[in-house]
Amino acid sequence: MNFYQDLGFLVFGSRLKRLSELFLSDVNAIYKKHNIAFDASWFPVFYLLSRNEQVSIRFISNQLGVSHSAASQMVSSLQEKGCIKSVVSKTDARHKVVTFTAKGNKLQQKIEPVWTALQQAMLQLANESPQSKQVLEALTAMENNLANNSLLNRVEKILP
Amino acid sequence: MNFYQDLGFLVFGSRLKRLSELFLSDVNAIYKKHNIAFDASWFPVFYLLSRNEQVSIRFISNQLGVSHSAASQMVSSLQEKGCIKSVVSKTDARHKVVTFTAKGNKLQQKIEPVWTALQQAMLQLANESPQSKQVLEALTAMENNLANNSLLNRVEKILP
DNA sequence: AAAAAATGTATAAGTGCTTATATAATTTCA
DNA sequence: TGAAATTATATAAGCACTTATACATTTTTT
Repeated sequence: MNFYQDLGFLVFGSRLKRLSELFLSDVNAIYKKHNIAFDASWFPVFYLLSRNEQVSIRFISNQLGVSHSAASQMVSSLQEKGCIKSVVSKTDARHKVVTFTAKGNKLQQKIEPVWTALQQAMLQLANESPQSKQVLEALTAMENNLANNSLLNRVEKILP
Repeated sequence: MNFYQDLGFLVFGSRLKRLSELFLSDVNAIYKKHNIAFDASWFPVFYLLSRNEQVSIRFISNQLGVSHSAASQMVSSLQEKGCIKSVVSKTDARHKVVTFTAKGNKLQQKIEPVWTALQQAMLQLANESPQSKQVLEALTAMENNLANNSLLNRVEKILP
């Protein structure tokens, strides 16, 4: 008996979480195998800095939809590792201007091809069986349906 | 710009995690609204005990696919709350026999209809748009494809 | 029957997020 | 212009996991 497969939608959340953790650990294994000192959790900040010369902590938290605290902690940790540097903005001292260090920039360039390969591998994975081809669309639809009408709301209408 | 929707498969893992957290918090909101002192994280143990008179910690960890430590901590926490009790097995002193207390049993009966409603609401949610109808099947397919050939393996074949 | 291996459990330390709280800088507006 | 509100940040404490370690009990092996 497989607890998660048998219980269907009752454990949908847990199942998503488990799958996400599997992906995360696989991605980390890839970095390790290629001797790249990089962690999957650094991706969002690295990606943002690869597309924007400089970012603020607030910008990070807004873009990623995480708390300011989480963004702050990400930056602290990446700074300790020497990948990024941050200085107080000259025009607004509340802001911190976060940029890559030389080390961070180099690491980013080293990682870019892995991202490309990862993208391809994911596409291959999804296209491998007809049921999974539309997985991204299915997820988006779930997200949107949920945004339109929360689970809480739906249950309220069903429950006596 | 939506970081997660735009980046597609590159942030698939994070997206799954976020969705799972959304479900979890919605489910907890439901319990709260109905004044039921229950937390979504208790579900697995409660479910197992609703279908089995008694369980061991090892059984829990096996069924749920979590570490023994996690199962042990779940039991400790539920025991502190007075929902379950555990005694050392008479036939094998290594085992702990975990059962509902009267309080736990009562709580379980109170929750059962919420589970049914939740199941219905999820079905409704999934059936609301054609893209999400097969979301469970898509997820299962992803899980299986991944089990057959890990992401690590796939990336290795792509990367130079 | 004793030694070695396997099994079941508890707990400490670590991770990465959260919320709550505190502090500093800026903007608004009476 | 000065007080109040807003914005940006840092940090403490909490949560639910994980891995690593330790210990007790049972089973297997010789």
